[in-house]
Amino acid sequence: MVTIQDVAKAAGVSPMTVSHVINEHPHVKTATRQKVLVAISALDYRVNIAARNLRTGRTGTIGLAVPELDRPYYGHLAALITEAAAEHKLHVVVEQTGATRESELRALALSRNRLYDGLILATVGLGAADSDLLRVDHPVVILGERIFDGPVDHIALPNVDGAQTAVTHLIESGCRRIAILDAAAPEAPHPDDAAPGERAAEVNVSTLRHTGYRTALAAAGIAYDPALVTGVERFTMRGGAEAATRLVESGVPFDGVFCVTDTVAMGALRAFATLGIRVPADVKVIGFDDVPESEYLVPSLSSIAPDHDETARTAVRLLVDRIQHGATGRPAREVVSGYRLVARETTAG
Amino acid sequence: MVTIQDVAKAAGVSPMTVSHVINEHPHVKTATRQKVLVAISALDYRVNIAARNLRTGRTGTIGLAVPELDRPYYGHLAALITEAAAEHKLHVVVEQTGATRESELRALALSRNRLYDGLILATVGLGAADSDLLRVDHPVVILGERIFDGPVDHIALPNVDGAQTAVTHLIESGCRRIAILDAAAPEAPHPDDAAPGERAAEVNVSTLRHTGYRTALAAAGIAYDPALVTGVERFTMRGGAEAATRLVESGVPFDGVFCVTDTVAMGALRAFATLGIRVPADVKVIGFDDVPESEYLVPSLSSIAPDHDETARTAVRLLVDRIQHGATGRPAREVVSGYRLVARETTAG
DNA sequence: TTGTACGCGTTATCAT
DNA sequence: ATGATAACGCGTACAA
Repeated sequence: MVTIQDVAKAAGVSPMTVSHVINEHPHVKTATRQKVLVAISALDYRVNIAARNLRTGRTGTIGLAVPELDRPYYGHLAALITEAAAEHKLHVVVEQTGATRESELRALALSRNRLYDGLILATVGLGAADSDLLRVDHPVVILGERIFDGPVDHIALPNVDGAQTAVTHLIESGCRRIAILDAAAPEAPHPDDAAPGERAAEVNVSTLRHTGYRTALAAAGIAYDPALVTGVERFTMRGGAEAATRLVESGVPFDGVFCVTDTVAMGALRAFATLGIRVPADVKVIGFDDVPESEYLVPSLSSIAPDHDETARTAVRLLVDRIQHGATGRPAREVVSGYRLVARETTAG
Repeated sequence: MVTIQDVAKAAGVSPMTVSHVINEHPHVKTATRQKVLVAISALDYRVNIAARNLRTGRTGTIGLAVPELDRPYYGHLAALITEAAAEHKLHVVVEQTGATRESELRALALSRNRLYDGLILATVGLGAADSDLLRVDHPVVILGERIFDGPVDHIALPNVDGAQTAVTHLIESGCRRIAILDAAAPEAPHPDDAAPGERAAEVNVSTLRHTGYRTALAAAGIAYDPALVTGVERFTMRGGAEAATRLVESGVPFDGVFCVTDTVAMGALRAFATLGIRVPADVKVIGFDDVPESEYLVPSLSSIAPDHDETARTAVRLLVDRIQHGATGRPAREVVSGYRLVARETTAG
C-alpha cells in the first residue's frame, strides 16, 4: 500500500506538504504542488480514509438506517436524504436494520456509528418506552412515529391528523362503513380507553393512525365497529392482500378501506381485483405515504402525502446542527412534517 | 471520549487485557474478564472503529453502490445482498451513485472504498469502453449488463436471452405487431449492422434487450419495424408512461409491448389505462426484472425474473473470494444469472 | 495470564 | 512556504 510518506519521498518533500496539497491548503507554492501531484498520480496514491478519520474524528458521512430497503417508502426516503445531505457536502450511506425493535436499537448502539458523523434512524419498532435507550452521545435524528418528549431530535409524521384526513375524505366521498387495515396484535386501544401509562408503550405508526381513524369516525357520528378492523401481519403487499382477503371473507359489509400504508393498500387493491370487488365503484380505498408508485397504479391510489422532501431536508438540517453544536447541548426538538391529501381514482365519486 | 485506556485504568488492568476481552480471546481469567466488562459498561465504552480499521486494515463491511435507491429493483437487490452478506458475517452499506457513467466511475475510484473490504457496483452507465477504468486494485464485483472480457468479476443479467424469451412469449400469445420501449438515443443498431468496434461501445441493458427483441422477431419470421421502437427518456414510471403515450399517439398499430424494465412497464400500463387501451385484451405487455410490485399490479405484470436471490449470493461469494485471496490474483470471472419467464395477467389469453 | 513497546497513515501544532 | 514532532485509539509481537 502506497502511503503519504512514499509520495513525500518521491516528490522530495515532507509528508506534511503532501497533506497540504491533498487538502488544498492555500500556502503551497505552485511548483511544489505540481511536483506532489505528479508523484501522487505516478504512484496512484489514495488517502487512507481510516487514518484520516482516526486523526480528525470526522468522517463527512452520515448514516441512514431504515427497516427494509425493499419497500418503496424507504427507498424514496433514502434518495431524498442523499440529495439533502449533498447540499451540506455530506455523504450518505444506508443500512438495513430489519424492522424489529431490537435491530433498531442495535443500529443505534452500534459502534459502527463512530464511522458516521451522525445517524438518521427511520424507526417503526421503537416506542416511547425506549426513551432511555435513545440517550446516546452522538448526533442522532429519529424519523418515524411520534415519541413524545423523547431525548433525541425527532421528526414525526402527521400520523393522527393525516389518518383523520384520509378517513374524513372517505366519509365525504360517501363511505359509511369504513374498514381499516392496520397492525395485527395487540388490539390497539383507543386513547380514551387506556391509562396514560399503558398508552405510552403503544405509540407507533399503527396505533397513531388508528387513533386518527377513530377520531374521524367520531367526528362524523359514525360508530366504531371492531368488526371492520383487520390486522395486517407485516406492512407488505402480501400482508395487505391477505388482510383484505380476510376482511372480505369475514362477510362484514364495508364500502371504504383505510390502509395503514400505501404498500399495504397495493396488496389490498390486488386482492379486491382478484375477488371481483371494484374500486372505487364498490369500495373506496385510501392509503398513507404517497409512495411514487401510487400515482401509477390502476386505479391510481389516493393517499396522504407527507412532505417527504421537507422531511428529508429537515432531518439533515437537525443532524448537521447536532454535529456542529454538540449532540447533547440543547434540548431535543420535535418536528411534525406537513402533509396533504392526494385524491386519486381509488376514492373518485 | 472514553478510550480503551480509560477502561484499563478503571478495571486495574492493561489496555491489552481489555482488548483481549473485547475480541473474545480465550486466555483471560474469568474474574479479570468480569472486572473489565463491568468497567466497560460503567464507562459506556465503545471501541473506536476508525482506529480498529486503521490497525487491522479490514472493516468487515462491504459497499453496495446502486444508481438510484428509489427504484424497486435496486431496493430489492440491496435487501437481498444485505442478507447474503450477513451469512458471511459482513455488514453492507448502500450508496446511491446517481445513474450516470461519471458518477459510477466516481464511486469506483472513491477513496471511501478504503472503508470497505470490497465493493459491489450495480451499473447502468458503464460499458465495455470503460474496461481500463475498471482496473482497480481492491475487490470489486460489477453487477449489471454484460461487459465482455472485463478486467473485474462480473455478474451479468441474462439480457439477450431473457428479452428474447419475453418477446417469444408475446408472439406465442398471439401478438404480431410488438412494440418495444427502450432507451431513447442513440438509435440502437442491430449487431449485424454494426462493425465490431462500434458495437462494443453500445453494449448496455437497453441495447442487449433490444437485440433479444430482434432475435425473437427474426426467429418468428416477423419483420423488424422501426416505427414500433419507442424511446424512453429515463427508466422510470414517468418515462414509461410518456413513451407509451407517444407510441399510441403515433397511430402505429400494435398488439404487444416489451418494456425494457418492469418500472417502465408500470408507467406504460398506467398510460394505457388512461388512454382506454385494455390490457391484455387490446395489447399484451411484458416487462423485465420481476420486481416485487409486478405480482401485485392490476393487471399483474408478466416479466422476466432473473434469479435475484442467486445473483445476490453469487455477487457476495465472488467478492468474499477476492477479499480473501487478493483482488488481482486470478483472472476476472463472468457469471450470467439464471432467469425464468413469469407469465401473468398482462399476457393472458 | 498479563503487560510493554511500537506501528498503522494521517493531520494539528508549532516552529522555521 | 515548508517541515519536525506528536498525537489519534487500537492491535500485535514479544516479553515477563
